[in-house]
Amino acid sequence: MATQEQCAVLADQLRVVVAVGREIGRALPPESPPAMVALLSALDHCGQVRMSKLAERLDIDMSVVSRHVAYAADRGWIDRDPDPLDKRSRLLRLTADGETVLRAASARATDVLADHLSEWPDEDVGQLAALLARLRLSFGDCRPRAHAPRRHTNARYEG
Amino acid sequence: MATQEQCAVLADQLRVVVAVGREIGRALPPESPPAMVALLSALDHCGQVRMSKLAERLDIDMSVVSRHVAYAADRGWIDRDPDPLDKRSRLLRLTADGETVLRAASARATDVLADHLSEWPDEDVGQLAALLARLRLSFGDCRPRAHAPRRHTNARYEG
DNA sequence: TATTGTTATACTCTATAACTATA
DNA sequence: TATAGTTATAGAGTATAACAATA
Repeated sequence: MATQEQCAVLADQLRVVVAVGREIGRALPPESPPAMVALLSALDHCGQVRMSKLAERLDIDMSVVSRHVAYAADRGWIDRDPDPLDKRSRLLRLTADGETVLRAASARATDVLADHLSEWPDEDVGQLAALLARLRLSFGDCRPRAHAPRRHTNARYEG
Repeated sequence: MATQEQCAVLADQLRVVVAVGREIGRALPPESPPAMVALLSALDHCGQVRMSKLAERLDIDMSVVSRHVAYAADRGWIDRDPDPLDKRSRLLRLTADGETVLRAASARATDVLADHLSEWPDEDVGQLAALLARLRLSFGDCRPRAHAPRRHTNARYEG
């Protein structure tokens, strides 16, 4: 079992790695920023899903996903077919155009990563990917979360 | 050397792991949101630094760091002593109060992580932390970046 | 009544540009 | 002339709350 100390170190590393994510994000095409790529990628993995499922998978509030999906649908990257079993819901699916956009963005991200990881041995890259996948599963397992009462944040970085 | 395919998979995993970061961020105290904790943590590691160095380490524009630093300094979490060698600059340092705030926030983050990683063997947690540290180094090596001409993004998720 | 999804609004975080002061 | 830092403004991303339509 992981010690408290180890978890503290890991938390620290995770904080620092967001910078890597930002760096990769800067290389993405303007039309498909990080959040959009995450959306399309999730859809690519899911096949056909409803909003609520997608929001759960992305760990983002459905209201946010709703807006992003609308943006993508407007551009023909996502199809929204009516759900025959529930008229409130629509089934989302990545279109061919959406796949093209996703692939282009993924290529950019991959390039940045490959650029910086040129010295890494194969097995280390594979191991990191595997561990991250497991990390994600460890967090995904407990979802859907009990939707605990959310706090109101109030930090304002202003003069 | 890492293959293109491996990098693509890793890029995918990194995208997904930001959700874990968000989840951890939600557990932080309102007074010290994720960006603030990252700032204090960086300062804790650096000792005494100037703004430009801190911004470089966080991989965030100095204008942003400036505002966050002002927020923290207003609350007594950071000292800003004049740099005797350069009157334009000030040397930043975490105060005792800042350390307290950082520790409280870190404890929350650690708890969330420990909660989800209870089943993980020691060595895997350590290995993940080590690989993330190395990933960060692989990206940090190339900084300070040549400050390439930044594009203007233009995606607007609006109706 | 409860749930799915949308919209309005506000807050966090980041970047660009214009500026001040010093080097 | 160049660099360190600040401030003003705007753009991305997310959350809360109020709402519509359906279950």
